[in-house]
Amino acid sequence: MPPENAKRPTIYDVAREAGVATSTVSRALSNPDRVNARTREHIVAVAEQLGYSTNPLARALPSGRTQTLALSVADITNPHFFGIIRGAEQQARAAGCTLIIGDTEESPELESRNVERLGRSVDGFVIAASRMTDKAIKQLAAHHRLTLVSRQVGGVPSAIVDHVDGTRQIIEHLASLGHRSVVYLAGPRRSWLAVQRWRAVQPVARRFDMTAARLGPFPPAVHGGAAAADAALGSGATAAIAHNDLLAIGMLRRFAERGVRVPEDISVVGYDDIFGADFCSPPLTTLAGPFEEVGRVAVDLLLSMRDPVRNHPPRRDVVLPSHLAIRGSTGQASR
Amino acid sequence: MPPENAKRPTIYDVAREAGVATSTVSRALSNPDRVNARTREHIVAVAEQLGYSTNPLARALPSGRTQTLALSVADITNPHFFGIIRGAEQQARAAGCTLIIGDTEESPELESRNVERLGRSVDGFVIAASRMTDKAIKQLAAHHRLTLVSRQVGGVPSAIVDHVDGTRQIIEHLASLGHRSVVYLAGPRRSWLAVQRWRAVQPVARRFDMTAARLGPFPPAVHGGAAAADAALGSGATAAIAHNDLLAIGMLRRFAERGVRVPEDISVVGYDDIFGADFCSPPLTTLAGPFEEVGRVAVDLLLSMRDPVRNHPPRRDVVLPSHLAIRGSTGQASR
DNA sequence: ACAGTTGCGGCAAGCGGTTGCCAAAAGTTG
DNA sequence: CAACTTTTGGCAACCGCTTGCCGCAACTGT
Repeated sequence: MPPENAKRPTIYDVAREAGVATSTVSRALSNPDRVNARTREHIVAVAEQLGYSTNPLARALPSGRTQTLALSVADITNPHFFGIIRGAEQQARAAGCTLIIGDTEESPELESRNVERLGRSVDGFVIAASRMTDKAIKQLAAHHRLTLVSRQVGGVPSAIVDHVDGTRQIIEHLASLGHRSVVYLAGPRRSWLAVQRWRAVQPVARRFDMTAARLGPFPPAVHGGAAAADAALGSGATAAIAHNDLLAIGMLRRFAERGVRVPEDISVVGYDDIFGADFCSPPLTTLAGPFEEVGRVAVDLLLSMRDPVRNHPPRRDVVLPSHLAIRGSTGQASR
Repeated sequence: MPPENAKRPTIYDVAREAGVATSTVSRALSNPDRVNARTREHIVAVAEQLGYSTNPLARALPSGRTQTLALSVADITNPHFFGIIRGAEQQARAAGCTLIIGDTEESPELESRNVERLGRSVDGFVIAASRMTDKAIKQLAAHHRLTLVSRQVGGVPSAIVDHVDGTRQIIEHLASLGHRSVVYLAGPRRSWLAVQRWRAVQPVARRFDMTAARLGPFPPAVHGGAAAADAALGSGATAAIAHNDLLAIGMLRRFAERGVRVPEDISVVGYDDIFGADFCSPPLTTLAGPFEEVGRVAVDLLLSMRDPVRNHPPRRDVVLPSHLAIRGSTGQASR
């Protein structure tokens, strides 16, 4: 018989056995200061002896606290999210919470539907790389506890890696290698990062007297790299900045196929420093960031919304530093 | 105000508005055949108009069904599990369930504790690459709905990729390239797969008149590759079979560092065909399998335990075919 | 037309906790 | 030692939904 057989003891059993009221048991277990130390110890002992453990569902119903957090990512197959997931999982566990992970497959509809569906069963949401509009996010945030990863929307707490400064680092790096023309291979139209990055590229490029062009959007996955690579080549630029490492790696493969040498013929840079970026060939120069930390911070932010700490105003819009991991895919400008 | 403001309508509101009893509303929504079509439609209409949605917690408490499944993986940072996670997530969603993912960090204790903790809030568990002992698994399975991935334990439904046949494919491939000595770099002692694979290596190697040695265990991660590579080299074998791709990739890196040419000096094979295996250098020959499908099947098995379908005895111990992805890391035997 | 089914809706008792309110007990104070 | 404040434990009303059981009304068959 796979399913439960013996009825698990309830708070009633413990109360009876300990000779106290259920309310006292409840308090002894979840609000220790509310009950005399002696009584509490007795109750705890009885509970242990009976093998009692509180039923989270039953607890959640009247209290509203589920000790569960939800994390939704735009594409669970993108290794980039690994770090974020891991960090979030760690922090959630440290806070005694369970983490639910949802893949929203780049769809804003799935994203909001997911929130609606889970709204009543979790204490809050972390949405990573949301594809929703600012307006939709604000609206959701009005009804649910919500923090963002890799996205900033006025009023909603968020954790991101500094991609503006990161983009500066990329351009400076390319400039220092003599590049005068760069092309940005854009990610999904709905990606906030895609927009921000391109915005960051322009002024810095101008400052270094570089021409910058944008192409795309391309699917931010390895398979999007072929088209991106061809487009980059067609643009005549000597350096290509891909929306993310997946796309960059796809481009590297396409270049290899076409006999284009990297970095001799063209330099390639990505974002995220995902698993594999350091052992593809050539190893990819990419913007790295503390993504586990981002995941942790996002969960922290969420928890601090739930448990407003005394005179400890929650930080909002945390920006973590990024740094360029310089590898083999960038080199001196060609012509 | 981030948290909920307006009280969401309950089944009572709907009942009042529709002029029926709450029980009727409940049935209309979750047990449609039990109520007259006309009434049902009316109730559904009222519910919709009121913006009602059922509270999953409240539903779960009396019914015991949470519509939630848990998946625990031994190491969430191993890309191998991506496919499994994805497949499981898909299938769970298709069945209207939510998936909880837990990382058990290679620890059998964390694994069982996780099950205990979530036991009451979940309809069942999929445990991938369990590190628990057979006995512990059986015991857990006696009290919880449980299916296994990449592990077989008598009586517990499971989904695995055929690694025995896969191992045969690997050895045959190496034999056909003239290798006469092979070394197996073992994974964690508690890994069932590690044991099974080595068991599979021996007879096949013997059949091809090859010598086979086992070294290890090594941590099944990239960083474990250095020691594994050195050990493999020390063994004098011309071909190395790594416990998994992570280890294999780590080995490739170490070989590159030491100036050992792959496959000229030594051939390397991995298991899993993870993200990156095809673009490391040289691209890794590895045993590929339908891991998304494995995830889906594991969830299916779980669901069929929950909802015993009429005369449809649940399949148990599903074995999916594997195939060797032959790439650049294997070649003619050296000496 | 009458007894026997069947279909459909309602009643009410849970599911296993939490928590506001209250009273008894214990501790303080002058 | 009386009057007052603080602890501490109990009572009971929920939280929002499910479900076994009951009874009424509408069918069925003869």
